[in-house]
Amino acid sequence: MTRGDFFKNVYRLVRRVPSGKIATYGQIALRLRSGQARKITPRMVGWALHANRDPNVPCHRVVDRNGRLAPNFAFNGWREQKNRLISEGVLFTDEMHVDLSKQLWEKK
DNA sequence: AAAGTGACGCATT
DNA sequence: TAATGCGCCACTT
Repeated sequence: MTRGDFFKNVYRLVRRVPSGKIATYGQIALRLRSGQARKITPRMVGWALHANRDPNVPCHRVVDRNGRLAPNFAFNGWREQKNRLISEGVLFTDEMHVDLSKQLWEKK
């Protein structure tokens, strides 16, 4: 139940975030919590994504609850993350913050 | 086996 | 408004 399953679930969910949309760690955590006995915390989601290296998982579309980008995104830092988002048409309200109000991913 | 760590989030100070 | 504290739980050492 633990081990790879947790990561796998996170990845599967993140893979469903469409280009141009943004999801938050808390959002992912809440979704995974359904049906799970254990409380999935946003912290672990971030952790899982940090560990991820699979290019199929659009981890750059996941930010914290304020829309702030991850300070240590992979090798190139948050700059890389920002570049990817911009190329997908994501709007920023600040150097390090995306506009969550209109681009937040909502899957019912 | 125990303690430390972490792409967070919320309450409190 | 900013800073600090604490819970959360899987993983590493």
